Amino acid sequence: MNWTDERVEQLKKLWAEGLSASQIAAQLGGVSRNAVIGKVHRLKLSGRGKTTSTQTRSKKVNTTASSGHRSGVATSVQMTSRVVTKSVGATALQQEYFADAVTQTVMKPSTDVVVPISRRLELVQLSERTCKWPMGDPLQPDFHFCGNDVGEGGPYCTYHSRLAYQPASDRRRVR
DNA sequence: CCCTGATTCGC
DNA sequence: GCGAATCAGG
Repeated sequence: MNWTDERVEQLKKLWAEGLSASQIAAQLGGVSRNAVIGKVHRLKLSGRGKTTSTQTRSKKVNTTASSGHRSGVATSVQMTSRVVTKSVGATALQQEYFADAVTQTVMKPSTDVVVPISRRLELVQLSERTCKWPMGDPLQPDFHFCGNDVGEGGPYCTYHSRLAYQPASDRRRVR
């Protein structure tokens, strides 16, 4: 695979949005993260503005869910995440993660659930240490995997190992 | 161990 | 120019 104008353009865009080299590589397909980094350097766009150090591990966020008035449904959820808190595009991404978390809470209302936020990994980014819980509908373009740390070496993280998978289409309106 | 970007250097 | 291997680091 070679660097067509199209691919270079997408590389620039994704890099500017703050995605990591491996994420970009997975999205472009056909290239390794090294290839991406190499290209980034050759294009001389390494300095990504103010790239806050990545790898924010276990960042806690307290949020009040505005939905789910019904009894039993937790209205306050503490979420744990390894999600990166970078500059620009990251804010929007975090909101997406939150949306996922809320959906999960609704589908399985229980008190004081610690909801892991999706790292939105592509299939090729999964390893033995990443949660393989599918997020979204497999038929949709934004389908991805949880990607958080797996608990006791299982295929899913501690949260998802307690759930049974259902396609997103069946998950909707549990209320 | 997981991951990150940076650099080198043979191709 | 390309990218695998390697390095340094969180």
